[in-house]
Amino acid sequence: MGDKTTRDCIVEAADKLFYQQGYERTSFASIASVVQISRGNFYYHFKSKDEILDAVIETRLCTTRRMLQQWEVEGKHPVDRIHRFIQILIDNRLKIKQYGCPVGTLCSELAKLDHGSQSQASQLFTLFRTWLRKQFVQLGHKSNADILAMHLLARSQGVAALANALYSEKFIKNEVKYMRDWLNNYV
Amino acid sequence: MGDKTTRDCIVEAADKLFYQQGYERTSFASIASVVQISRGNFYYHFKSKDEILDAVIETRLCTTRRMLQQWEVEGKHPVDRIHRFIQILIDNRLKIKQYGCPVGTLCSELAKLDHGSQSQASQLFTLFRTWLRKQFVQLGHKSNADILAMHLLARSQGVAALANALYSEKFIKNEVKYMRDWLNNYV
DNA sequence: GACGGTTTAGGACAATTGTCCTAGAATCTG
DNA sequence: CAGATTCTAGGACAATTGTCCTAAACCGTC
Repeated sequence: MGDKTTRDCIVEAADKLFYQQGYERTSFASIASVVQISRGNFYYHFKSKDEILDAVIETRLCTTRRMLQQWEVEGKHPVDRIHRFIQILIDNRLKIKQYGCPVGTLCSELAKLDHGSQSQASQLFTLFRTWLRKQFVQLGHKSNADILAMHLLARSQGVAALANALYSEKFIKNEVKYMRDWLNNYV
Repeated sequence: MGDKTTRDCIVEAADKLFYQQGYERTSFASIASVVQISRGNFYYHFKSKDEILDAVIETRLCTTRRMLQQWEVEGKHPVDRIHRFIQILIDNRLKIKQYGCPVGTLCSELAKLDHGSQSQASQLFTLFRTWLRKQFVQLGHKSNADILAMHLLARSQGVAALANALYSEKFIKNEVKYMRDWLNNYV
C-alpha cells in the first residue's frame, strides 16, 4: 500500500470498483477485501457510503482538472488540444469497451438512483465542456463555441456507450477517425 | 389491469421500473407493489429475477421490431425513414433527460454487472443498426452503410447520455437539428 | 355440488446490505 | 515509561434481498 493513508486507499479502491461494477453494486465488503481492512473500520474514515462516493467524485474532479491543465500546456495550438481530447478514446479503449466511460456511466447510474450527488458528478462533464469551449473560442468560434463543445462531448459519449454495448474496439477507431476529420474540416 | 394476464402485468411493470430505476435497483417488492400481487406469487410465473429480465428484453425486442417495420411502411423515402429515427429523440425527450436511453442504460448496467443477458440486450442495438444500414444501402452508400448506421446510432446515444447527465432538453433539440443537417447534406 | 388443475397469498429462509458500538492495538506526546 | 490520541478489528443490529414452501382461493368441468 506504500505510504498512502488508509483513507486514500479506500477512495482509490472505491474509485476503481465504482467504475468497474457500478456504485450500488459495490459493497463495503468488496472494498474492504481490496483494501484489506475490516468492514467496521470504514466508519472511522467516512460517515456513510455516500460520503465515499463524494470523496471519489472529488478525486476525479481534481484528477480531471489537472489533466486538462496539462493538456493546455502540452498542446501548442487549440486544434492540437482538442485532438488530445479525442485521443483519450484511443488511449482508454480497452477499459471503455469493457466498462464504458467512467463519467457517463456514473452519471447515468446516479440519475436512475435519483442520488443526491448527481449534480456533483455531472460537474465532471462541465469540466470538459468548459475546457473544450475555451479551445473553440480560441479558434474564433465565439458564438457557437459551447454548441461545438457539447457536440464533441456527445460524440465521445456515444462512442463509449456503443463500444461498450457491442464490445467493439474497431468501432472506436472508426469513429475517432471520423471525429478527427470533422475537427480538421471545421477549423 | 384490464384483461391482461398477470404475467403480462409483471413484465410491463418490470419494463418500466427497470428503465426508471435500473435492473438491480428494482426489487421484487417494488414490482409487486405496482402489480398488486404478493411477492411469493412471482415464482409461479418466473423462476428467477433474471427470467423477468429476459422477458422484458424479449418484449422490447418485439416492440422495436414492430416499430421499425412500421417506419418502413410510413416513410416513403429512405431519408424520411432515417429522419423518423432521429425524431425519437424529440418524441421521448422528457423521459430521455430523466432516465436516459432505455437501450443504452440497460446495456451499460448489464455490462457492469457482467450479466448473462448482456448479449441479448445489445441485440436491441443491432436491430437499429441493421435497419439503419438498410436505409443507407438504399441511398446508394453500399460500402460504408454500416459505418454510417453506427455513426448515427452513436450520435443519438451520446445525445441521450449527455441530456440525461445535464438534464437538458434544449441540448437535445440543438443536436437533433445538427443531425438533420448532417443527414440532408450527406445524401 | 364435488372435483382437479391453475393461480394466488403470505410467511419462512439464509444471505447480504449499510450502519453502529465497543474494546483493544498502535502511535504519538510529554 | 505513562498517558492521551488516533486508528483498527470484529461482532451486533435491523432491514432488505432473492428464493422457496405450503395452504388456501379460484375456476371451469362433470
